[in-house]
Amino acid sequence: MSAIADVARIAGVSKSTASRALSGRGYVSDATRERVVQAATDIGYVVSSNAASLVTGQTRNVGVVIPYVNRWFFAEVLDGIESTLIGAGYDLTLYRLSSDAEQRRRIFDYFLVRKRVDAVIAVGIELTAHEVDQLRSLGKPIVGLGGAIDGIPTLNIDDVEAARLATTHLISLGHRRIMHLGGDQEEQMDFRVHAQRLAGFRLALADSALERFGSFRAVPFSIPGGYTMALQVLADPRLRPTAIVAGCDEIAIGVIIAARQLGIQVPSQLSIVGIDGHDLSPMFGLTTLEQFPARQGAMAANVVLDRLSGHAEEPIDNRITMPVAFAVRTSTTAPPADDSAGDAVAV
Amino acid sequence: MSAIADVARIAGVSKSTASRALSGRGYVSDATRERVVQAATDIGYVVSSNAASLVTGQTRNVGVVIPYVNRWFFAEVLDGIESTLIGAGYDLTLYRLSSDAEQRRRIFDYFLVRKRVDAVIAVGIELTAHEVDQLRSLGKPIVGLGGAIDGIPTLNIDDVEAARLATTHLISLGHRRIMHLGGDQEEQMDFRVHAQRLAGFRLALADSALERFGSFRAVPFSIPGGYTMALQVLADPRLRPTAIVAGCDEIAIGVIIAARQLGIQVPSQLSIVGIDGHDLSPMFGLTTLEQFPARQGAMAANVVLDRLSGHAEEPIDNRITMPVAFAVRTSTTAPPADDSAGDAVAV
DNA sequence: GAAAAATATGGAACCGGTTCCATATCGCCG
DNA sequence: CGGCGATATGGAACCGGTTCCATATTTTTC
Repeated sequence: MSAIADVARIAGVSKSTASRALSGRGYVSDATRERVVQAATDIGYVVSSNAASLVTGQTRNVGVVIPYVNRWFFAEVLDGIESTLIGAGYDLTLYRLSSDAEQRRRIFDYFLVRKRVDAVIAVGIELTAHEVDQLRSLGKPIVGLGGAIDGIPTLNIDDVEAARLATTHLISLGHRRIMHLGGDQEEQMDFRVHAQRLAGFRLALADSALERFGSFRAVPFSIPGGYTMALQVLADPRLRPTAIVAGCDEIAIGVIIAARQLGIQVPSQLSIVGIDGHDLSPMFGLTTLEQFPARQGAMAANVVLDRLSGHAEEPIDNRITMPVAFAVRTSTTAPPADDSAGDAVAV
Repeated sequence: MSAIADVARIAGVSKSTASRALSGRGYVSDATRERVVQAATDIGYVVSSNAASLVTGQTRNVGVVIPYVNRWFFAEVLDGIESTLIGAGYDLTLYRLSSDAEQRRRIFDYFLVRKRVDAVIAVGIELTAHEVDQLRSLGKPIVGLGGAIDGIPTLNIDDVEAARLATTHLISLGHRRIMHLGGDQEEQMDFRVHAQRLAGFRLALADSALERFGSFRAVPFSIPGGYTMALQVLADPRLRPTAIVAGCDEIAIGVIIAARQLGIQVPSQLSIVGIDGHDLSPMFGLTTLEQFPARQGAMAANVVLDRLSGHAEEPIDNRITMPVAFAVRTSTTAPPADDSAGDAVAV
């Protein structure tokens, strides 16, 4: 409807002056600017971002590709990204990438490249070299979150170390028969989170020469996943460990619920440690290694914004390791005195 | 870089013919189309959606305003919307609307109106008349989800009826001392979900002339919210009801966890019914009135797409009531035989 | 006080497509 | 076989801004 030409006419200036007055770049006298702004307000003028983007080549829009929006970690990350972007005047276009390869290709070829976004944040998605090249050749900053991607800056926690720390905590309390309920290797995300946490678990055991006391069960990365497996594992005295390292807090919470149901005291009869710092963890007194996904999202957004503002020159390949915090609550303590470190399934 | 002009040159045709060949509208001979498409593929041409939008006035982008992304209901809705839009070739731009009035105004004035979106889906947000007018005057379809907004199509479940049904279920099982743990009226969303569910609860009691046996406590709409309050309420024999109607499944789950902790048998000593159909509800055997937020999101997206394709003429003001389903599980049964319907705090 | 620099403004080109209009060719009908 | 409608294509205008360049005015500098 109303174009900048209308504003210019009403204010009695040229299009170019009106543009300068409204966008704030270039010389405009105060008096003129005032008249233009007034005219714009009067007729309810808003710039067409399409027209602006067409000539500037910038959309002030960041694409976020993410595998889930309805899982705690990803929802938190998304929240953090959104807040940061909106604060900087950027829009966020959401692409929930399913595992369908065809759909994934379409999103890349058809949506992302379409000059609709200035940059891309890939959350929990391992981009292929081709995908990275595609974006890079368009000069669009890319940042990965949740794991390493070759050739682009990525942020993530050290999952191996996290699991190692959690496990070491139990070992230092005196536990030996420790079980890891972690994610199924088959079902894991692009980034090898499940594998890495399992590796950290094994590493800790190896450090204390306790490999033969450790065991591992694969479960879905959810509360019901932990719950269901725990009902089986805890009910069987031969299988029952004195402590469990959960692959994530959801699993840990499921275990706690199952333990309570089975009448097993936590932590006196069973210690449980989680990884993540889920919202529900404090309520269950869960000792856990907290990461802060919302902050990670905000940080990823900030890295992207830095790149976009041209401040940071792209150092091709840098990894930022995000901090974690160990929250010791009431789900872990020393093992029962009568524990005799019986036979356990070897890892 | 490579514009349609390049494609045209390589294919040996004019810009206009190239445009017709690629966009599929207007006459182009098969042979020519083939050459153009080949040329486009060769040089990796993708249309500039900005340029296209500028002239067509369509962005193939839908804005979603939503108060949270990290809460179950909203995350599910978002998921449903996203799947549907991407399937139809539309982008989704996410605006997480905080309660900050200033930020909200900015998002409307600055982002949404900026000709960046073809339509808006407002989830759990009550748009003001001014906001509706703004969008409407731009000819952009708007659809609300989660409650009624004057003048635009909205989808939502009948929250009064949902709570009434849940409560009636308990009454028909023989319960009289029924407590409602619902959302705080002060803290509720724009749509009066909390108030409506409370109203439905009272309606059911009134239907059976049981008002004086009912009671109400306000809690945060979360698992810890239900848990914390339940610990207080259930511990006090004078307060303890024989059944609880939770304002949402999260609260109900919190109550179940608290009850187990206090050694109160569910359902034999305490029946609990929820509203929502949360992912975790089956695991807790929670009887609940299920709604299906992902489907609601998909439906909202479809309504918007219909409007955009021009099929459905805008009938100004229609409300679509979404279906719910009563999932009876193991958290509800008849009250203990010895219940003497003691004095309860009146509603 | 003249030259240089900074400020202010307008005109026109341009971003990369789509679409209207004009022109040309072709097939088919009476 | 003249004429009409369908098909095919090119030229040019246009969408709504931004920005380069030229010109004019003011301010600063020596």
